[in-house]
Amino acid sequence: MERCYRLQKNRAFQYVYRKGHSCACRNLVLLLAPGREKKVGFSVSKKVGNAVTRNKVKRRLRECFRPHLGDVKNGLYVIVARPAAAEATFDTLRKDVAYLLKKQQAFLHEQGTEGNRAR
RNA sequence: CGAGGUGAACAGACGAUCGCGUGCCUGAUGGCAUGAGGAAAGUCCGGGCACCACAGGGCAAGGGUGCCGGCUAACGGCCGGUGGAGGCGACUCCAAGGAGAGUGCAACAGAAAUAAACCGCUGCUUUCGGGCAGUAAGGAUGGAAAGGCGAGGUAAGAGCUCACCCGGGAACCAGGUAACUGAUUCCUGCUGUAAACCCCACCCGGUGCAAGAUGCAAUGGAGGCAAGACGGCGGCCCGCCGCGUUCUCCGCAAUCGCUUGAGCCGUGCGGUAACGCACGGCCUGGAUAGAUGAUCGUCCAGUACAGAACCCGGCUUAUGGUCACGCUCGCUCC
RNA sequence: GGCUCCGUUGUCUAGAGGCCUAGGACGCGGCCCUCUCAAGGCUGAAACACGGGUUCGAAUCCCGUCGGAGCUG
Repeated sequence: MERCYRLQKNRAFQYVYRKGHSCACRNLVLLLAPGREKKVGFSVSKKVGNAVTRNKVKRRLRECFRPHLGDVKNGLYVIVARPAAAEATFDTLRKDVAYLLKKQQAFLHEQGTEGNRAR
């Protein structure tokens, strides 16, 4: 995922936490705030595990979100990993991300199935 | 075969597809190269580097280290020895100066804790209850009770005397660079604790890359100070300097710092070793919400602990299986 | 990333080498009182973060782990 799609500043994260609308499942929390640009941030706290585990969860989440990057509408997305995400497999996380995005009605077209889109 | 001891290297490999950071090339799509660790960790030490302070000096405080020699940029690290402790052994561990400079403390128990008379023993005396004197051989306590044992000696005893043993100190001799070891003579019998204060020897300015530098915007805002005050000086003193063109504090983002370094590999030489020297070769992360993931295939089918954030040298802690030993002990067989 | 500090019953704490078999308050359990509850009285359980070392003796002193706070852009 390229740099221009990433949510970077701490102030931007605070904005999403304050203004954003959230929904959650067992492993993840997704916050969405309206914005002109399309940016995604990932937040993995120390409760999830040590540095290796946190990095691994973050990379998997980034890989899970990547196929949906062209499908979703503009806005500021923040995905928070809950402690159970450390134990989850990649397949589980991918399904969770798709479920949460659908729940937030973030998709431009009503397709919801991953993998049949071009970048 | 079992139980140990010491040491060493490795940290899954290769090949596809998509994706990420950096560098180079390209007009561009893109292409090529490269991309976490032995502990990157804890932040326990030592440095480099940067800024601040510093004419210079003295005193004091605080902190650290502590057998000897060597290595190192330096170290509280490493190597080799000495001494002590543990183990049948291979071997391992040790903050290991000074208690004869001084002060403090040693609860409880015990008569008594650095100083001695509770019981006992002996002598004298007695109003027969005891009192006085001598005595550390015996008694129970305690971590520790005034060296141990034997003989002489005595009223009873006692290093009071003697022989042997144990410990300490001094002198001298031999070996060793030294710590120290061994021998002789003389003196002596002194509790422990310095990870209690302390003494001795040596070392230490402070802050830390969020250090700091550059450029852009702004040329700002707030406050102190008209004096024997304020600042440098963040402990004190001497001394020196500055002082109205003065002093202190306060902004956002970017770039640099940012990776070639006490570097790594190989060979040879010196040294018991740590290590050093010479020659040849190599370039090997630099992110800034923070780069290594996903799906497969093959192979010992099984990957533990774990993620750089300025950089090095150590220590400590976490952890997987493997190998070597002309290392040890035990059992069995030939 | 850097720096500083702290770990004692369920909670807040006292302690500063031996008085500690660790004290106090709130809380908890049991009994008494009451028609019942509260209050009150009696009583009980419950802790030195962990591992080594110094010392005759460690919650205390030293070292190392683990955990938790705070400051700093």
